[in-house]
Formats: sequence, C-alpha cells, structure tokens
Amino acid sequence: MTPEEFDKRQNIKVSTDVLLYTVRNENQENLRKLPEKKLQLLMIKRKGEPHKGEWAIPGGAVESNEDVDAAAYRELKEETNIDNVYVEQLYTWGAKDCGLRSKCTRQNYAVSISYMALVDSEKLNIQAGNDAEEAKWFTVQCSTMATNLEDGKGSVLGKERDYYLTLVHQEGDKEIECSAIVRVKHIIEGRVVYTEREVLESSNIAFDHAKIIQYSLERLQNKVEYTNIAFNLMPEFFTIAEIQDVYQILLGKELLTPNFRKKIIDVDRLVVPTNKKRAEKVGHRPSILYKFNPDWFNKNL
Amino acid sequence: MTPEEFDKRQNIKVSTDVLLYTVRNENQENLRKLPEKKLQLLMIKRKGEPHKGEWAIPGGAVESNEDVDAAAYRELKEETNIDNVYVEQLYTWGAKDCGLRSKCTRQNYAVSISYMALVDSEKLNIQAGNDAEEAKWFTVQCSTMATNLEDGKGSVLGKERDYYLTLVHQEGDKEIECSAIVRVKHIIEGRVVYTEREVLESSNIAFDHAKIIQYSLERLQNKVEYTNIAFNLMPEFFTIAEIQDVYQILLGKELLTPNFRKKIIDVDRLVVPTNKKRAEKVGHRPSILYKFNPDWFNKNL
DNA sequence: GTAATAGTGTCTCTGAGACATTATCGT
DNA sequence: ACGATAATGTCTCAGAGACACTATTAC
Repeated sequence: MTPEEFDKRQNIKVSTDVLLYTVRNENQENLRKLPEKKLQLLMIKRKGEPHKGEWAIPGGAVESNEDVDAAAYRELKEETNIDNVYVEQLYTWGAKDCGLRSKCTRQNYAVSISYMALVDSEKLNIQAGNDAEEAKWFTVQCSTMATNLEDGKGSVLGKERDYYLTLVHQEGDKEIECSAIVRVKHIIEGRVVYTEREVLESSNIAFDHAKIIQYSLERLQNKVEYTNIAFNLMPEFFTIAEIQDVYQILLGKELLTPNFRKKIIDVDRLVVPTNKKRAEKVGHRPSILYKFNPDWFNKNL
Repeated sequence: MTPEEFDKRQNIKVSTDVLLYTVRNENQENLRKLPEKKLQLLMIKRKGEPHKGEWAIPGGAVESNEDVDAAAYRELKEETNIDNVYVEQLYTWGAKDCGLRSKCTRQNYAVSISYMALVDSEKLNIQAGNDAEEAKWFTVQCSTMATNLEDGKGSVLGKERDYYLTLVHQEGDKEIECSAIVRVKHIIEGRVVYTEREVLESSNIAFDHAKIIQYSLERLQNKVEYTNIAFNLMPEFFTIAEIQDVYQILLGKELLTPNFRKKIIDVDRLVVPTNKKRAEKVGHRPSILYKFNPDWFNKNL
C-alpha cells in the first residue's frame, strides 16, 4: 500500500489514558496502631456525553505531531501538575468494542493507549490538579473468583476469573462509589491460550474503563514481584513495615515479616538503612528508616 | 474535551506491525551431528517510497471499525496464510520519530502498534504467503555491548547497551544481509529510570524497525524464563535436546543439559514424555519424544 | 571397541517459608 | 511490669548450578 492510499482509508482517533496510582494513609486511629494504607487511583468525572456524570480514567487526544509517550506525560502534567514520576505504557485497546473517549460509529472510532503512573503521596499533597475537570482519588479494592472451564469429560479447556472491582471516594460523610465486574477468560486451544477481557457490569465507571483498571492491577501485581516498581509509591525514607504494607496491598495477601525483611534487605538488596529513625513518640521500639538502594540498578538494568 | 472537539483535531494514521518468528534447522551436515537451529524473522521488501527496496516488518493500516488485535491477526493471515498461532501485543510506538509506514509531515504521521507472533516451522512449510509482496525469512543474530554511564566521581547514572543486529537471508549462493545498531539507554533520575531506544545505524532495514526488532527480542528473552512461550516455536513432538536448543538460541547462552532436563521435566513440568522415539537411524542412543504438558496451564493461568 | 548423543545421580549453596525469640520504646 | 511493635535467629525444604557418571545406538 502506498502512503497515499493509506491516508485515504482511515479515520481513527488516538488517545492516551493515564492510570495514576498512589498509596495513602487512610486514618490515624491511635498512637500505638500504625495508620492503614490504601491504594488509590485518580479518576475524573465526565462532563459531556457519552457516559456523562460517570467516572473515567484521565486522558485525552494525542496531538498532531506529538509522540504518544509525550502525550501521556503531558496529560499527566495537565491533570495533576506532576512530573518526574514512574510512567509505563500498559496496553493499546482496540476500537471495535467502543471502549473509549469518542462516540463509536462506523465512521468515527478510537484507539486508546493506556499508561500507568505511580507517585508517592507526599509529593502529591503539595501539588494539586489544575485542570477544570473534577478529579478525585478513589480507594481501589479488588477481589477475585475463579472457575475452571471444563468439557464434560473433566479435561480443562481454560479458566475464567471474575474480578470484583470497587472504587470508593470518601470526603467527610459523603461517599462516591463505583464498581464493576470484569471477566477474564483464558481459553486453551491446542498449545495457544487466548485471553478475553469483558466488562460484565459497570456502575458509575465510564466506557469499558473497568477493564483497563483490572489490567493495570494485574500488571502492577506481577511487576511488584520482580522489579522495584513498588518503591515509586514510597517517599524517600520509610520503614520496613511501611514498604511491607505496600507490598501486601498490591499483592492482596499477607507476608511474613521476618522473611520479607530478609528478602528485601539481604537477598534482593532493594533497600539500605539510613541512620535516621522515626522521631514520633511511639509506645514501642522505634523503627529505622530505610531508603531505596540506588545500587540495585547496577545489577538490574 | 467534547467528542466534537476531539474529532477536529487529529489526523493520525494507525497501523499494526507483526513480527513473525520461527525456528528452523539450517543445515543437516551429517547423521551424527544434530542439525543447527536458527531463529528466523519474516520481513517484506518495500516496493514504494519511502525506504523503497529496504526490508520492513510486515504490517498495514488498521481498517475502519476494526479492532486493533483483529487487524494484527488479519495482517498475519494475509501475509502468511497462518492462523491459530501465538500472538502478543508488544508496544505502541509514537509518531514523532517518523518511525513508520506513512511519510512523516506536520499534518500526517503515524502510530504503530507492534505485535509478536510465534510459529513452529513445520506448520510453516505447508503454507506460504499469498500476498503480492516479496516476503523472506531472515536468520536473526544479536550481540550486545554494555557500558555504565558515570559522572566524574564514579557514581552510576545509568547504563547504555548497544545491540548489534544482523539479519541474513540465504538462498543458494545469494545472500541478503540487513544490519543495525540499536542503542538502549537507561538513565537513572532519582528513583525513576528512563529508557530511550535509538537506532544508531540501519542498513537495509526500513524506518526504525530495527528498534522494534530489538524490543521484541528483549521481550522474547524475558518471557522464555517464566512462561511457556518457547513451545510456540516447537512442533507437537520434540526431544529435550531440541527444546534446550531453542532456549539457548533465545537466551543467547548455553545451558547445562542435566539441569535443564531437571527443570523442564521435574520442576516446572512443562513437558511430558510420550512413548514415541526418534525413528531415524542415528549413531547413538535414540531420544524420547516429549510434548508440551497441557496440565501446565492449570497452575499457570 | 569407538564416536556420539541421551539420560541419571550426587553434591553444594542459596533462598523461600514457617516460626520462636529477643529488643526497645512509652506508660 | 506491660503492651506494642521492631528486629533477629533458627530450622527445613525446594531448586539452581556444577559436574561425574551411565546408557544406547551405528559402524
């Protein structure tokens, strides 16, 4: 195909969506107890049709002559005034399922390139979004139910996993809640596995954005296990208990403290101790503050 | 932004590119020696400008109202008449670097969504491409040279890795050779690492496709270590020596046979023995044929 | 027997996981 | 002393890696 032919055929809109995650302390109950941490995601309220009033992943059109990665960074900067954070391309979503920003008609449909960004909440508290849009942080919760797909005779054809997603924004007494069920089907055909992702229910979440959120959570979980990705959610100095907490939230399971310490300090060498300690008067042995070990990059780049 | 505003702003072309890999036996020297396996990549010769006569990754425009994944499958089918194989979305490349199918001007530029597909060569021998384009298989070779980026005082700022890529197509005496150098820079800035990928030299490879090839090789290498991806390059039945060979080619290093056997048979349980043996009269103990263990999916989906 | 590849057995060391124990603070 | 969390030590077992060894074929 010549470039000329190519030019005539398409009318596809390209947008980038940025999933911005952070981890926040939710409530400071008492001195002796540690504050509870929560994974939070930034969403914006849609002001126009379609899906007016529902909550969507922030994003927008790629501008002409702009690199797609640059578009994601720009979008993030516009939305949150945040810079210099971890950003990663996630996946590019097709147009057919009408998932996206633009109304889906025969002539006019969209491709969405989704990105995931991670910030530590301390950085966030200083700056705030400057866009006219209404942006809010939602606490993310996700639980799973899996079933095997079998033919009559007991041999496995695949696996089906339903993700129950809940997003809650708290502001004093008021509470905004979004929820969705995303079904991920893995179908075995010979030696190839096809994966389908489908939004079964979606309440208060625009388009098929629940699907993208689920995908990002999956990626986040995987990467926590073998990269330093979690440290993008941490401030410069933190205790082992705090980073363990973040790991537990991301992985959705509890970890044994002594083993976690050993792994992160001695085995993976992801952190190094500083000579600082938590200054607050707490009713127990004060914890040593650690920081990310920059030396880790030497072995892992 | 309203959909109406959105519609007016863009003129971006979207295409999918499919990197189709296979593993082939190169030359059957003698009976006692095992045939040497090579990783091969399908490339097509460009018939129009720009980059006329150079070799490019097969691909084409996403058609209106077509899902991007579907476009990749369609492209693959058109190019090779192949179906039912492993296909994975790799990365979506920006427009600014003029990387792609369409000529890059201010008004008109392109986004490329690249996919990687894997086939076993037995399936390939039966079918052939039906497209009018000239498509050929190139043996892929890649070597690396890494240097640390340091400031004056010995602290590491990042890492720079040059990939020397060589693609060779053999046909009797004739030989077509493409080559390129791709530089991957990892720059540490605080706790965030930025990765830049740049084509330093490119001979006979169209656009910046060398960059995409390098990226796919990296992904392939990573996935070999923790998924069953390599088995998409294998026929139904194979010996341990053969699958070990494929692992070695993909990883670019030798593995110790006893340990590889133990891992793949007993630990990961990726393969199960059949009661078949290699029938050919070979001058040594005949090897047992194994197949991929479908049960592996139970634990790994 | 010999050449060549197929396949097994053994030893060491690291790291994952479970769990018991000690340390250090405020009150 | 007590409550609470921080931090360390110990034991077991699985798996990675290195390497010596045995098995089976054609000639």
